[in-house]
Amino acid sequence: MTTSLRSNPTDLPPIPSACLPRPLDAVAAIRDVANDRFSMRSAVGIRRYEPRQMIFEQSQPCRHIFEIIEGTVKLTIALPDGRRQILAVLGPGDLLGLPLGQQHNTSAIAISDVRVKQIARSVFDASLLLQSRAAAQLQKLFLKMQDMIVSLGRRSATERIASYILETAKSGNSDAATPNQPTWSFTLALSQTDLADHLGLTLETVSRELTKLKNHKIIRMSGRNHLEVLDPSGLSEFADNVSHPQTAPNCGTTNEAPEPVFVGRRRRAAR
Amino acid sequence: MTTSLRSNPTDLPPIPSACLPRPLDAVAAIRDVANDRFSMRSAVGIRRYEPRQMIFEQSQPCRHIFEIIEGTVKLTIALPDGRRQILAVLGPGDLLGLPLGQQHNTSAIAISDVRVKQIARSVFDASLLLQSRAAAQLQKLFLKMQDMIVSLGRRSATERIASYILETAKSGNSDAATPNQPTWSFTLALSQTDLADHLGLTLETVSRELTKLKNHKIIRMSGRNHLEVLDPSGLSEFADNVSHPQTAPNCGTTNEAPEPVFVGRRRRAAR
DNA sequence: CGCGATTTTGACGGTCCTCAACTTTTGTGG
DNA sequence: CCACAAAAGTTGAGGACCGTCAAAATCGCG
Repeated sequence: MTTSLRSNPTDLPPIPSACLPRPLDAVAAIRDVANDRFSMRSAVGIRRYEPRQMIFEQSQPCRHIFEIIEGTVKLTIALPDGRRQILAVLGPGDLLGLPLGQQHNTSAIAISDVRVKQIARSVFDASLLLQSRAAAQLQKLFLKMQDMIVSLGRRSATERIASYILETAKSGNSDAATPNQPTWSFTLALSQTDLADHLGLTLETVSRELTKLKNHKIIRMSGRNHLEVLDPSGLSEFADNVSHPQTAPNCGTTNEAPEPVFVGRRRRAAR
Repeated sequence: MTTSLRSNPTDLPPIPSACLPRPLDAVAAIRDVANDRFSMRSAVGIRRYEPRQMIFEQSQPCRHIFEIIEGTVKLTIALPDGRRQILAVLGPGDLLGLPLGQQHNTSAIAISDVRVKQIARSVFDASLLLQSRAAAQLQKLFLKMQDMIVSLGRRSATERIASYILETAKSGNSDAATPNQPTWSFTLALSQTDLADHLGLTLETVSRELTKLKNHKIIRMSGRNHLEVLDPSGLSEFADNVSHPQTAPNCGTTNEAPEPVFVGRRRRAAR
């Protein structure tokens, strides 16, 4: 969903640098833009993390911002009793630890070997360029989280698994999707345990759902987490009704609805 | 859903909108700031909606931005088969219809009688002031959506209902929380049906959970949707482990974790 | 090869959904 | 103001889905 992958994050729609609750000072902003290249070189360091290492932790003050250079990172929130939810999975180019409040509102944990650029908060605060990228990232995540809410709130385990695979396959992580052989092949970033924490399921359910897809000859798995989609159309049947904004039916055919329109009652879900 | 007929779409000044992402232009921005007050007066109109009326619809092009002056609006996403999810409930001062993509990614529907200020997209795009407010709103929603994801993914029906009531009561909507009489009293913005769509439940489950709380003398309800919290501490026991960032335990006690720290395994949820 | 981490599989049960009928509240028109 | 209809909420019975517990199997890595 929201598949339009823009290579350059800065060309996303306007929501501007005012990503931070700070007084708007356009003149200072211009100066900062000029300094950006310099500042970014000065107060920046590279850090490495191994799988399972924590980059920052929920409710710590956020003193640094990170840019992922290489590897994959998960953002998680943990409830006191140990239940966990993975909010997002980020990769190269993504920014980590955006200062939305005083403290980090999630933990960030390395999934693979990770290299990040560590940027001091002060540098970030002074850089319009970085803040613009942060705003873009925020938007991207925002849209993903919207879809996630719908999934978690309204879709079955089967649908969640299937559409996760579908999206992962489509989002360019797939190795080779040759036109005449429509089988995607890629490596899952998440273990099944993490997948469960991402999709709001248990690891047992994830395993069973994957097995089901294997038995239906929809997917094939080899190695630890290599996955091959044998039957994309079958897969989207399991994923069922994903509403892609771009693919949505009546794009731009109707008006802004200046006229008040009554909305029908909710039909009940039919699983 | 998309069936609604519109009588006369003529009374609305159709504003050709530059719906395209623009590069950040600080100089133009300064000029725009100067013009803000003027522009906001020129291309702005007031609109009214009754309960259940749609303000804009999922996958329509977003040509206007709205500011709620009075009333309550829900943002919803509907799956093709009729399942619905309410993503957010907005009130006075909130902005509606932020252009995150080319099209609206949710529908906006009036819950109560609503008055909104309608702002042309072109005006919005030219106004740094508005965009700054939009960014702030985006952040607020972002944090709420994070909590929502955790709730939907990892918490039981009881917990969701209880913490919804708790948060609504705390968030100032409560009429009178006198210090010596710690009973909150307020009016639910959402019907039970909407509550279900917000919390990822069915209306029957919502009803049963509320009844349960009534039987436990935790809450009392009168009228259609007037709610009184009789036993706040009992309520938070049902809500269980809500981790409020502000109330979180180790605030700033630990470091940014430049030192790699291994994360323990997930403990299984204990309901 | 052996050990820990991860996944698989089975049995069982609880939570919550489904279906359905009924009750209460709200709104409308005579 | 009452009657009636529509909307909203309540309650019960039953069962599906998915979580829980437990144990075996497999993978990966030294």
